[in-house]
Amino acid sequence: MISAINQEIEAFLSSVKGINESSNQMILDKFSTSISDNLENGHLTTNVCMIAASVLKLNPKELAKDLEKHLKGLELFKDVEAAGPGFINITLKRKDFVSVLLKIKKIKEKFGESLIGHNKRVQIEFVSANPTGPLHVGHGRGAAYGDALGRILKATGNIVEKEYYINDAGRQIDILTASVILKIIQKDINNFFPQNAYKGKYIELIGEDFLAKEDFRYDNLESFAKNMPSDPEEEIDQVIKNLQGLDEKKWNAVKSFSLESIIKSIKDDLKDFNVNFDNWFKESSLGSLIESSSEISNSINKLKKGGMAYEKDGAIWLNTDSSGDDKHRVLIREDGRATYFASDVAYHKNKIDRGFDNLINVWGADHHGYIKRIQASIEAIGSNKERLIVKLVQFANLFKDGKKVKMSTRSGEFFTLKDLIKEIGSDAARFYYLSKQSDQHLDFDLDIAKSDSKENIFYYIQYAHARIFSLEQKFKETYPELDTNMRRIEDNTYSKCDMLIHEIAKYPNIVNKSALTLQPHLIIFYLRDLSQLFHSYYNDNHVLSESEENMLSIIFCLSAVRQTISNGLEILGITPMQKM
RNA sequence: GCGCCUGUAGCUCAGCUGGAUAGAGCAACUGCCUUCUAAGCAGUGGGUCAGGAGUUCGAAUCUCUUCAGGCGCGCCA
Repeated sequence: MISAINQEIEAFLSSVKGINESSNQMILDKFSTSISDNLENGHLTTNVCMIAASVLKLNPKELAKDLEKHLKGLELFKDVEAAGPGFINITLKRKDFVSVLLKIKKIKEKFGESLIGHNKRVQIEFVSANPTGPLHVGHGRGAAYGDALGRILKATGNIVEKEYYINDAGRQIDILTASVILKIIQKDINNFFPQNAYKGKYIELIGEDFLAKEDFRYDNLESFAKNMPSDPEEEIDQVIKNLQGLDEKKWNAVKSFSLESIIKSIKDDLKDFNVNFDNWFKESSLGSLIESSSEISNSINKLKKGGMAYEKDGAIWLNTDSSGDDKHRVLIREDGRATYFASDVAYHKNKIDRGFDNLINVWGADHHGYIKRIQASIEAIGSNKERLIVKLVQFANLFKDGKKVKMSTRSGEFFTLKDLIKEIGSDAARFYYLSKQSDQHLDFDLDIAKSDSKENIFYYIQYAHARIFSLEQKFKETYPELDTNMRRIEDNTYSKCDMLIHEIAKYPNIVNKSALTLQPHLIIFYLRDLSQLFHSYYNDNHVLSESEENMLSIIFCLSAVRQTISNGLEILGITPMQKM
């Protein structure tokens, strides 16, 4: 319907005097015809006259009068009215207005889906937490956001691949390995434990699991902790070196065991959180600098060949000018080891080579200084930095009993994602993570998430869904022989549901907007508004005591409302409740 | 110092590719359960959209600036 109206508007515009091709195009690009906010403004609204007036320096109200006349003459609509500062409000014929109900009845869970993505291949990389410990609540936000984004983009016609990048190479993993070993041998070394080692309880548990599997013993540990450097960084490096020297085979065994154990726990946590990845990409698969044909060597060679990487002060640097980064960045250190950045450059080259149209990286907000150098690396390997979209997810503060929950990674004591799921459930957790724009700080209040008041929007929406579901069940039990229909709504002898119909018609636009702006929270606020309209209706109308004909139509409409709420929750990865 | 995010009702937040009277919930106060789920509904009060300037027919929305808060600025990852 909207596209038909826009065609008429286009025809109208060409008849406006003083218009030329460029101004015409400018207007067409900027105006919109949409479902009106409010039924008082008709079913559909367009702002084209105000846009045209500003481009053409005309009076918007007069233009609106002309367009009103034009549209009225078509007899396509029940009513057309110029209103306010120059809006055109259109009231549809009854049949057109209620047609959304038929559509939902027909396509069910596909209502809201679209093709605006044009089959673009989009890769979303998210979470990608270092496998050195359990996921905490900060990771949870990235997980909920990335996964919801994936679902939304998929529903809007993109081909989506979700990926987790596992940083399984480098120093962090060595520290992890050392931490586990030190816990295993703690009795023999007088409980020596460096400040910078990982401290959580999970470290001990991994050690115990390893011992259950195979024997572990070193000889001559008496002097192990003697003469350690006082600098914490140097100390942990020394510990790693010593342990590797004691028995390299054992070191490697503990290393791979610890890694696998943590990766498994991360996968389990994410699975419990209803987050699924299509691909788990290991940093180690990029190879090392020693192998001349590894991906990491190849990408650095390519950069050198292109003149974007160069040697200075004994290190290899990347020229990052193309993205306006503050300074050039080191790829290979003076001592010959690759930086984390070098791996990341190779990883992004790998992604580009896989042929995605767009890459979306979901990163913690603390990584924002990193964006420009990665963009520069993408340009440097000969691609276009616009292909990479980085979405920063700001921190989430957790509040419990009215107080902020302290997060301390250092001590190993933090609120994990697992704890959160245990506390409020996966669905509620996802919901609250998504309830605010991702690039803004989130105060996550556990007390509200568990409360049974209207303040708890999660249950408010679920309650609407459950109430309709229960109504449908009661109706089926009481009148098993009857089929619902929309006769009374279509002939306008029952119009109390109109607000609901008008609201659900907005849903596909909400999903599209959410996909275009990468903002899942729009769907949450929409669902709240829809639920509010439903609860209000439900309170004023006792459905099952209506006349049979009315009831058939009401249930028909409410089923569409339930379907819409269900679709909105599902697209966010949340399971709708059938009873509460 | 530089960069990014933020500042809207007492509190938590929507609204931001400029558009109709700035919206919800909580908190405060009033009502509504012998009927389909009261985890609900209806109502009242509450605003210098941080301050200032600019662009515009029109600014919470765009630009500049001041103030306030958060985060980041390694040959760490």
